[in-house]
Amino acid sequence: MALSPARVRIYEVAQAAGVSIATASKALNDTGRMAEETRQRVRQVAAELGFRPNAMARALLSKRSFTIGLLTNDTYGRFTLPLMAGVSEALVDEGVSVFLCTIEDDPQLARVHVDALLDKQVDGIIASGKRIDRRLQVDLTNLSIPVVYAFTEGPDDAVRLVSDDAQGAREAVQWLRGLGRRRIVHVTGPGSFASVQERTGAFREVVGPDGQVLFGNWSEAWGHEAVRRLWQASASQPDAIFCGNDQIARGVCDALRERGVSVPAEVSVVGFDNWEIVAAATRPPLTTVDMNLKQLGREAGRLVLALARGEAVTPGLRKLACQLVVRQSCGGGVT
Amino acid sequence: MALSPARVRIYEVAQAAGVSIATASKALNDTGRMAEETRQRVRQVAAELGFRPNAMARALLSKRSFTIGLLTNDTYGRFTLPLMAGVSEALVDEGVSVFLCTIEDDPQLARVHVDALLDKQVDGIIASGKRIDRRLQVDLTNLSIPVVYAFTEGPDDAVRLVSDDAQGAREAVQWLRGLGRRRIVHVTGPGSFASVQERTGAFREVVGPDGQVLFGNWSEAWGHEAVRRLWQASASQPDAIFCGNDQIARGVCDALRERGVSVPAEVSVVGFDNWEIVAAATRPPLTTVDMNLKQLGREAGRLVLALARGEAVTPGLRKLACQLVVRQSCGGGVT
DNA sequence: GCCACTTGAGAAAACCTTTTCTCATTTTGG
DNA sequence: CCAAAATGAGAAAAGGTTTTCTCAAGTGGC
Repeated sequence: MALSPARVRIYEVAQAAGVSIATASKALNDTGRMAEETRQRVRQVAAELGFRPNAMARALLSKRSFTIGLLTNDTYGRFTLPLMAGVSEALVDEGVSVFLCTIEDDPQLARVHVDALLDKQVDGIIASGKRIDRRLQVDLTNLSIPVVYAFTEGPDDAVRLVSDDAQGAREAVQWLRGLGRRRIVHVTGPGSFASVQERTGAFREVVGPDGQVLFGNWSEAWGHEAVRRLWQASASQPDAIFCGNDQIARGVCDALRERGVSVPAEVSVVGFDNWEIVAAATRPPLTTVDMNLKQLGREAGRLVLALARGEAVTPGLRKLACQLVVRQSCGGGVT
Repeated sequence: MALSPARVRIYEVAQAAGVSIATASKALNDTGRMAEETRQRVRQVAAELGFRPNAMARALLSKRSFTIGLLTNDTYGRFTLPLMAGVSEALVDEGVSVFLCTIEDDPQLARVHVDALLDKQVDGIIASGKRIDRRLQVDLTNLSIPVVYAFTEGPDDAVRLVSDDAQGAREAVQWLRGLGRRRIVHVTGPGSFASVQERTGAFREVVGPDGQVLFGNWSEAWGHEAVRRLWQASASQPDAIFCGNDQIARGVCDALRERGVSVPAEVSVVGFDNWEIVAAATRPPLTTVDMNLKQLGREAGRLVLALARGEAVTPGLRKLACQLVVRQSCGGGVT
């Protein structure tokens, strides 16, 4: 019903309820002392008038703006959006809104954005990115407001949140072994990525130290190429391929189909990321590891809020479990 | 260099510069009257002290928060993120930050978000979405702050921004004709989408009123299916396929390759959206129509800012041109 | 030498809310 | 019945900035 006229201030509420501003404020915030009847009456009146406290005035006084910043260099939003959804979900009930700042890899721009956030007195910052082992191109230490690093590298003594790549990889490979696959190959991205190392480590942990790993880049094309190499080699061909991401997995599936190799009958394929748009469109739809980014976001939101409130949070790295999403590229699964 | 200690207020700047608070404020905002020397001195001092005005105090007074809200129901961010990048780019220089609110299609949640934005005194709202002909599930009329609708439906008398689907489609089809293609078919999404109607209209405008159009859904699978139907029919096969989006186009390319039909030698394929992740990974990489969403975002940012400043903006629908991005799925192009 | 005008700068109000005192009244305990 | 404590509510300050007045000093014209 609220039309566009001037907002009602607490002054009007106080007047209408026949109390002072101070009493009105206390009634609405559930603080101070007063007769229960008074408190209810003020609330009643406030509700009728559609009173909404001015966030600026409140922030000015309380030093809390009910606002946080989410910083990311993930232009495409592949990782950031699910994260953001989680953050938002965790905070909306507390009345906290989120500034999203995409800073690409431009330190200048990053500075500008961070300064703008500080000017606006955000209660905290969540730093995020597209790569778990790289830092944002901006210094967030000594900021006077809490910072949580989610899905990006940060200082050792900071609160950091990442997905548990090793655990995810382990689940995937164990799933393949559970299906009876024994000649499992791992086709993944550049060895320079920490997540590649983690996943590779977990892979070898399950299949044995000389499990075959092919490093390349993150593209579908590399998936094709890897299959070409594997099937060209004289050695026995794999019966399962664990891929470093869904794009590689898609390339692998396409390449296998083109060779007349049946997925999943002859070869099982597992991806990583559960990027719906890729995983679901692959033929057959990919069984893949989901990093639970939304959950990660929720957690990051929760933590930054706790810090903003002054609660103690033990610093250090927190790893959140991944989850295998079973579709059809492995066989098995739902019967 | 700024450590975490208490922020420097304008009071300190005034003291250090040996002037009053009022003078300091005027010097920094380039208003009021004073000796040029004084103005410079104050600025110098402010810079040295690293003074940054408290945005809350400023907002409280000026009724402007240098903050806007971006509302979207595009969970995946396919359209919203490029838009957001543009908005942000247009506004960051003005010191304006953007609250991103993803509201799925839940009216309740939408209300909560909008209320939160209003509480925070955003200077304006940009409404966006994943579909140009659907409204967000929340009423944004009578808001007392300006609203710009970008890539979503809005009231007739509102400021609205969309991509020019017809023009984009025309460019694509004319490009195909320029390459000598004469048997062009249009494979697109559900006829219930306004953009489908627009693009179909433009297609027929160029190729003639009985140009063949196949309606389906937006998936790769539908691209496959469409090719099956086309090549199964006894009539002469097309020498070009204009697709309603990149996913369909990818399905089409894959299906053609599987049939041994060469793209682009025998058949040219054009997509729509320029969704890098799909368009670039297709074999061959897709020539496709880019909706210039970033540009659209820049424009939306510019407009909402102008409105917030109280400048007059003529309401109504603005269509922004699309642009054909030439890759390899048509032949022609860069030689 | 006087008046009108310009220039430079400061005092104080305003923005809206929260919070700390303070104070009057009522209740309790002895 | 009196002192002490508890209760209910308001006055006023605080938060950091912008803006509108106001005022004193300087300038120029006649």
